[in-house]
Amino acid sequence: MTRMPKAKPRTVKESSTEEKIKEAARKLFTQKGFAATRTRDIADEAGINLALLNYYFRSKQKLFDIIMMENFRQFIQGISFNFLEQGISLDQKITRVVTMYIDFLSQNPDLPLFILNELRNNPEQLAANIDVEIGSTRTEFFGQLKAAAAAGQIGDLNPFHVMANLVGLTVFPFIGRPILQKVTGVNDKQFNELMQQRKQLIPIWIKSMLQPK
Amino acid sequence: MTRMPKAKPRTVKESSTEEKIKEAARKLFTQKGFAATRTRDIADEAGINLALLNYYFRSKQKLFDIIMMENFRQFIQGISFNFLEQGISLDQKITRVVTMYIDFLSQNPDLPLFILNELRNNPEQLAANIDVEIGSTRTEFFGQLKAAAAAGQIGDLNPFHVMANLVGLTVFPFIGRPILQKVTGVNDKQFNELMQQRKQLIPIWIKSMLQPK
DNA sequence: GTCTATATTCTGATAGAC
DNA sequence: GTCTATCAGAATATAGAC
Repeated sequence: MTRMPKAKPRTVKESSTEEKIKEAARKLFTQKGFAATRTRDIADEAGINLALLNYYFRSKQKLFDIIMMENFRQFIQGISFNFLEQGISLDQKITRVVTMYIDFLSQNPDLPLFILNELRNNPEQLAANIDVEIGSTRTEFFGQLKAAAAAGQIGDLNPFHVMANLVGLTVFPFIGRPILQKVTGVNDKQFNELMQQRKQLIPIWIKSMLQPK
Repeated sequence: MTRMPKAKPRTVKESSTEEKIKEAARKLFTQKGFAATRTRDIADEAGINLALLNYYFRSKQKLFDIIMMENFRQFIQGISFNFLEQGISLDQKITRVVTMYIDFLSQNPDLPLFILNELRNNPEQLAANIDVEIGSTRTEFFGQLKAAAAAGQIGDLNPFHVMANLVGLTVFPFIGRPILQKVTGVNDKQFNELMQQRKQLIPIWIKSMLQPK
C-alpha cells in the first residue's frame, strides 16, 4: 500500500512485469488453490524474481484476493449476463447460457473447481460487490419462470431445481471430467465432441423438465 | 514401515489411538484438502500429541494416502454397488442409486469436492485397485443401456451423457450448495427438503432423457 | 505408547546492492 | 525496477525420557 507502483511503465506491446506475475498467479492459484501454491512457483512461472512478487503485490494473500475476485466475477457473469438481457424468451436464454458457458468452460476448465473450493473455505466471499448482480439475476430469472408457470406454459418446478440442473448439467462434466472419462472410456477428442453435443441437448432436457403436466 | 505397531492393543470398546488419529485426519483432510491441513491440527482434533501421528503413520503423506484411498472407495462404491446388482431393471437401478447417493451425500457433504480435487492433482490415483470395480461397472451398466436401446425401449443417448447427467444431477447440488443457496435464496431446511424431492425427480428426468424418439 | 523438546526443512517476506 | 542474500516463522519429522 505504501509503495505500489504508480503506473504501467511500458507500452502495451509486451505485458508488464506486474501483468506477468498476475497471469502466473492466476494459472497456479486456479489449478492448485491457495494453500498448495508456493510464491516461489509463481515467480518461476512468471520468469521473475521472488522479491518482485512482494514488491508489486505486498503479500501472497493480497495477490490471491485479486485473482479470486476476478475469477469469481468471470464465473458469475458468465451465468448472469445472459439472464439479465431483456426481451428474450426463456428458451432462448437457456440456450444462450448453455452455449456460451460450455465454450467458456472449455477455455477455463479449472475455474469451477477453484470457485467451489475457495467458496467453501470462506462463504462470506459471496458478499459485497457480487450481491447486486446475483440479486437482480434471481429477480429476473425467477420472475420469468413464475410468469411462464402462471400462464400454464411450463410446470411449477421449484426454481432451485431449474437452476441446479441447468448449472449442474453444464458444469459438472468439466469438474468430473477425469473420473467420467475413466468410467466411460471416453478419450479427449470424444469428450470435446460430447460437450459440443450438449449445447443442443441440455436445453432440450431442461425444457422437458419444465413441461407442464 | 520399520515400526508400525503390530496390532490393536485395546478391546474394541473405545476407539484406539490409531483410530482416533485416522478419524481426525479424515475430517480435516476431507474438509480442507492435503495442503491446507496441518498435522498439528489433526493431533489437536484427535486429542493426542503430534509425535504420535508420526509414530503411527510415519508421515503426513502416508496418512493422507490412507484417507484418500478409503474416501475414494466409498465414493465409487456408492455408485457402482447398485449398478453391479443382478436381475434388476435399469429403472430400478437408477432409482436406487439416486436415493442411496442423496442419503450418503447428506451425511458426507464434503466428500465429492475432496475427491474431485485430489483427483485433479494426481489423476493416476484412479489406477490400480479401483480399476477392476470401475471396469465391471461400465460393462454392466453400458451393457444394460445398449440392450435396452437395441430393444427400442430407450433412445440411443451416448452412455457418457447418461452417466454425466445421473451423477451431475445428484452430486452437483451438494458441491454447489453455497452458491446455489445464495442465488436461489433457499435456506438450510428448504435445501434438505429439496434434496429429498430430488430422489423422486431425478429418476423421472433421466427416464425422459432416455425416451425413444 | 505417550510425552516434551528439538532438529530440519520449507516458505513467505524483507534488506540492501545495483 | 530488479536482483541476491538472508531472516523469521511455520510446519513436518525425529530423539530421547518416561
